[in-house]
Amino acid sequence: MSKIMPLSGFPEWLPAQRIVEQRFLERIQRTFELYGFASLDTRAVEPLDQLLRKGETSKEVYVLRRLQADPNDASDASLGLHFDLTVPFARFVLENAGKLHFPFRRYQIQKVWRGERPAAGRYREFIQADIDIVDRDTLPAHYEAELPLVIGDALAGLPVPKATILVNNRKVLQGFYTGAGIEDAEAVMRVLDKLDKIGPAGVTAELAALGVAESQAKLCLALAEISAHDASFVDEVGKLGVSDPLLEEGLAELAAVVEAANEHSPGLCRAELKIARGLDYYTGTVYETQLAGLERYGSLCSGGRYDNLAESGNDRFPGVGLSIGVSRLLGALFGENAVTASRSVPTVVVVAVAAEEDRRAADRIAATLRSRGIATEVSPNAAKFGKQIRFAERRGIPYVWFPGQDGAGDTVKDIRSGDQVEAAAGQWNPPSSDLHPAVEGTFN
RNA sequence: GUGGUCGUAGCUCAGCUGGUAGAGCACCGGGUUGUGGUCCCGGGGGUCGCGGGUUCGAGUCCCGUCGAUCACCCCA
Repeated sequence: MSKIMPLSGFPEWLPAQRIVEQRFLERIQRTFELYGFASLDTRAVEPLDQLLRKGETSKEVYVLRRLQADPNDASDASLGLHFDLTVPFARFVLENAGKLHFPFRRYQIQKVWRGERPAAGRYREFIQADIDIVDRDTLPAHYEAELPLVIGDALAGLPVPKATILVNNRKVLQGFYTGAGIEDAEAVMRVLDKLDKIGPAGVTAELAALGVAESQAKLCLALAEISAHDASFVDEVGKLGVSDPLLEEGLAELAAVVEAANEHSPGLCRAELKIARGLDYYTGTVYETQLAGLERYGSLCSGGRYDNLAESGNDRFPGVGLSIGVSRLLGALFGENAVTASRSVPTVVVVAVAAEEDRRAADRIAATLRSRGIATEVSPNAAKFGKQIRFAERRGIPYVWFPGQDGAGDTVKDIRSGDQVEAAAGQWNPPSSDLHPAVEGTFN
């Protein structure tokens, strides 16, 4: 038996934090459903070859194996825990294509696992809240503009700082590099993505190390520095004098995303031509999200368009998805002390017990309150009333109910204000703001 | 996975060049025959992350390990 220790990368929250998490999940789910996304919950494991088939490096995947498995029997050595929700979804779509209606929009809020080295905001087990839209054969580009709006609404409904979704398009990058005569687009993207960290000089140096000519490096840097809240970036790219059909296509798609966002939520999206992030199955629009003041925790919501993830034989299901890193978001907020719950339990009322022989009467009062939707618990003991009040206070429970003695009526005390009024369990109602713990952001 | 920093009570930390653990807050009890948050008095709690080594003696030095954190890598 080893000592009880936290496990690196496997976060667990305290009761008050869990209340915040639950509230976030409810709100996010409600927003997703407002946009008509259907809920899906897929199994935790996928065949390893499914998980790895799009070039995901194997070291990130946790493998599932029976303890008693015969080392020579490889039958279930080929299962791995999913590292995101998009790959399992793609598999699900292929498996159930005949029973689904397309375009199909679904949300999925589940844990995922990655065998990476943990750090601030980076876990091995964490919750993602994912939305995706897939269609058969072709997927209209307008969905790439819609998804960030859903996420924008979801985040706006949470007590979090203002979100900015940074958008780029793989076609823009790929086309631009091709037009500029660059071979290894992948490597160049990775370098340019680090522009904020290592600066223009650092980027130039790293590009030179990759064997990119100085004139090409200049072009790449110029492209990466372009950033705009509207479609003006199209002209700016044009001034660089690189032409390529894929580039033009990407610019048009990106402009559409930014303009749609501007109409719905001005300032939500920003074209940022340096970002290249996301898993390597993205083929079009890519998204990354920053929350004001929480930039150091990395992207809190990412995604993109994938044309080739779900395909089998002649069937092809291009899709686009975005995923909120709920655990990372919570970890960042908790780390900054930027969000709190008003209490650590759902309880609204504690019914005081004057003496143990009065407990059954207290239980009846509690039952009446509960039947009316008011979360209630009965005091654990018949200690002095001061102690019972303190029991409630410690947990942030707002009300203590005092059963009337010797035929007198019951009273209920708001222990925050000290106000105590006569009340009947069959009629009393707390203000609706007290019915559930309040979750509030405390950032500026 | 590579490298750096850190790890003392529930929390924030002190502990000088090695000599047998401390403060504040929190918690518990009493003052208050029972309605809290102020005040006063008292109390419990640490194998100094864990394991090994050096030493007469280690929280303090060395190695390993686990955990936290930063940079790289990658990403939610």
